Amino acid sequence: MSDRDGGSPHEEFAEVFVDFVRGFGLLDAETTPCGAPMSTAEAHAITVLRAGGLHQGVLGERVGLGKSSTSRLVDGLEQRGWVRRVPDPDDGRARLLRLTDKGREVAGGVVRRRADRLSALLDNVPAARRRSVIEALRLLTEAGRLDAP
Amino acid sequence: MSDRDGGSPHEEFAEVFVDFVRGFGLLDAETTPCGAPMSTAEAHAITVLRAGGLHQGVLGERVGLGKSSTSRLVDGLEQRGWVRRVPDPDDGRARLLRLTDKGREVAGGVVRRRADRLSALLDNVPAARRRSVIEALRLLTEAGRLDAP
DNA sequence: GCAAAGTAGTTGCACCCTGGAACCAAGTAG
DNA sequence: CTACTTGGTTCCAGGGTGCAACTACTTTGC
Repeated sequence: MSDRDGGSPHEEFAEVFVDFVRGFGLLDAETTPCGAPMSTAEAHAITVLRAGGLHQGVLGERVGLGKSSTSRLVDGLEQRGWVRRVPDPDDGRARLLRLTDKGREVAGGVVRRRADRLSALLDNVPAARRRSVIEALRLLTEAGRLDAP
Repeated sequence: MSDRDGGSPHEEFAEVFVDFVRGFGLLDAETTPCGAPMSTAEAHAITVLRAGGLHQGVLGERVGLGKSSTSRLVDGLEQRGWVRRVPDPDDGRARLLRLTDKGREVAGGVVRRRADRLSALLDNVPAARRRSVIEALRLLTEAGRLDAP
């Protein structure tokens, strides 16, 4: 599965994919989380929390952290007044996480900045091609789901 | 530039883009650098070095590290026998970095694994759409270059 | 009921990676 | 020759992570 001939689409794809990821700075994404002073994990966390109250363990799973790291992550968010730990009425061990108003505002800012950046990116694609670019990304996302479900 | 109406292409693009990045695991890329035991920075470094001898500072720039971190990074690569620091004949201060045979082999493995994964991804895209997906990524890469050149 | 086993979360510890500052060696400008 | 710049290294501090041990609570089984 790994020896492919010269200009195969697969080789071309790998090349352009890597170019894209590097060019867009996805590898050093840590550098610009987006405006407010926070780590990528924190930014990821508050945007996940926008959806609604979650158990801490679930949040950790979504963000890709162990439970100790998640605990400390939430400590930080709580200290900044962005999130509250509410006791779960159904389970005395668990804590439900809820964004405060301020936290919701900060999370909104992160999402908005990201959308702005992506809008600017899309604006640089010729208008006639934009739908096809979106469709291609959708196909790729779908293809990724087939691979590791 | 940030208030867009309902189902605009920009909103759709942001959504599918984020889905793609998350789904493909680009954010937690640290987890699977690719086979051999190394950090993403190290993997990035040895693949960059495949091209040819570089000054340490240039490598750091490419990988996105400061000079102290780069120095330690190269220490590690050297200790594992993947790279040699050769004195630059034209500048007594500088060191040229050259991959050893073993290092070239390791770097090749990283590139090959990545290509394999991307091949698998592309294989999951309907054959008729593959060229258009590649073209779309090319357009996006180009669009990114226009933004931050 | 009640003890045993499992689960949610916290804390202590060690480790890795990073940047900034101080430093050394070598090139460059006057 | 002296001052300044530049490539790298080392020292130090800080952030982020996981693992293991621990607490508090819930669930299971007898």
